[in-house]
Amino acid sequence: MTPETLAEKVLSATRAAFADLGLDATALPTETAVERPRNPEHGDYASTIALQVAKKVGTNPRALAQGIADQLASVDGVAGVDIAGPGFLNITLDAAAAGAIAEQIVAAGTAYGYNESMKGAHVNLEFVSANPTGPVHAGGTRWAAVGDALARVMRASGAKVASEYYFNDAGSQVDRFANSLLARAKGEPTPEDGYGGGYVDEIAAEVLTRHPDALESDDPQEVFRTAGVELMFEQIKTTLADFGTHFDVYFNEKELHDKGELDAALERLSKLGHVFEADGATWLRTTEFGDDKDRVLKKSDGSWTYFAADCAYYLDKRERGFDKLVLMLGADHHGYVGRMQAISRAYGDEPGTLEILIGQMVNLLRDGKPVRMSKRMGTVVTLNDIVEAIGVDATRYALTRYSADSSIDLDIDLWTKHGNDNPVYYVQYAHARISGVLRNATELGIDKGDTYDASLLSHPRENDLLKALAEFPAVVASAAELREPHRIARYAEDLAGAYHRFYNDCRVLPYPGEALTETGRARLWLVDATRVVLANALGLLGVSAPERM
RNA sequence: GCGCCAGUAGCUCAGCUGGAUAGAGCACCGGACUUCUAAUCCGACGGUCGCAGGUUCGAAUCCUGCCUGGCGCGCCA
Repeated sequence: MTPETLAEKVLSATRAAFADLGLDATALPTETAVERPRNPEHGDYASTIALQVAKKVGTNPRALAQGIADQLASVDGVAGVDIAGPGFLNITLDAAAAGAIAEQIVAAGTAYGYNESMKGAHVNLEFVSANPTGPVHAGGTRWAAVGDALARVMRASGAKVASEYYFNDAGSQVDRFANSLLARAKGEPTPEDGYGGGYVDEIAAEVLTRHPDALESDDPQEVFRTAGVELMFEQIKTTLADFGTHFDVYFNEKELHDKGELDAALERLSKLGHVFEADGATWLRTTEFGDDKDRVLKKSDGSWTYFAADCAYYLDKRERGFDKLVLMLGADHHGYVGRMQAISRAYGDEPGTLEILIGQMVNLLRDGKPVRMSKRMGTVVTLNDIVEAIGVDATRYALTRYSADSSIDLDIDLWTKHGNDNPVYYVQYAHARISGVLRNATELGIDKGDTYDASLLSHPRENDLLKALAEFPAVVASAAELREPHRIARYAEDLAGAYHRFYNDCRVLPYPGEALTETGRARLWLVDATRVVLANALGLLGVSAPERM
């Protein structure tokens, strides 16, 4: 029996108890959940429903709990129900009901964990979106890992998701980048407001390779701008692809300008009455929608602001049919939230249409000291640097196992030197151990058969493992709904721990000279189910599930 | 000054949509390899959940104020 099924049984038992006691059934929630108690004395699952609703109907929680327990006791698969404390319901499943989940998981395979908590949502998820003026840096690396994991988690929850990367290729930063390239190509020092770092020299050299006469052309700056940005695009895309982060759409800001979408956006906002002229500039009255100051769309010199492009881009996304726009930004951009939300409201969208997720910064430490980073000096730590130091799996895992609300201190030396301390190995090792068992089983000619006696999975370690496995779909659903993919990593560690403990206490394969027992066969199902879930969980994080380590 | 995030074991962090005795990894100490991978497991140690109030059967979790740290408050992008 799955926790979801049990929760439904609890709810219907509560409904029945209400009827028996003559209570007002409208006080009941439409759904409930059961918890997995830490203390084994509290049963396999616990419900607090009696505590939650007793007050509403003015009845004694313990008495209500008793009524629910009486109903639950007769449910098939429930071995016992205890009432504890102020009215907790502690439910114990019989081993057969608990053990049946292994078969369901194996049957579902890669689909296990899929749920429909976001069914029907059409989501545009934008993340990374760094300027094409340099390689993806440490912060961008975090979003590349977290955003990609979130996209996978939402898809696993039934949402239709397009992951998107926005290239700001139309702004003055790109001009500075072009100036820097040109200067370096001529052998001149980097301009005062330019970009430094070895990659600038490399790009400049590559531009010259592709366009040998670039410096002699009519407009060298333009040649370097176009070719340089193009090369930077390629490099960023390759880097992200190698990192396992896929984007469905790479969107160029330039496209908005070329198609006249900024004018269209301005016109639309004007018609809606949210635009005004002041000091020679054109403004959007964002303060009407909660922003702390109004924002300029078109400067007094007639040029567009970056914000105007944001408006056009927002509208573009909406017109592409997305009903939910999720935008991941670094904490250094959280000041944008107010104006971005104002755009959404100015166009008349409901609150919640645009959802902005703010992720805190990644600090890099070397020898326990912060690495000073400067874009101008070119001392930025890039995605490639981190991957080179600790590998793709460790990087993705290290960046996705923490809440995005927390800043990360990533100690390069620690992750390099003490690789074994990395929790990703703990999880991957569990998967490798399982693969080993299954490999050995094959070599021994052992087949787990078409079915097994689930009641034989009665060891406490087996019980714990089964409960952990059963939790996965709910974890995926909550990770999607809360936009918190780190829950998947934490769950994977929890599951890996349950497996390691099981493995330690429960022999699966027969010892030499002995035959496979029925218990061993049931355990093979359990092991295979664990393999499926670990692989699925790691898959949601974009981390590999190795068969050998 | 205003806003966002954080403050939980020596360290790094989970837990926060109110639930039972607050958890994990690392570090340190002591155990378990003739046995499916010891990259594992078991035990011990370790806490005024930043501080002070409030809400209630119950608060790390919700509310208010304060303290500390990070980030941000352009007709820059």
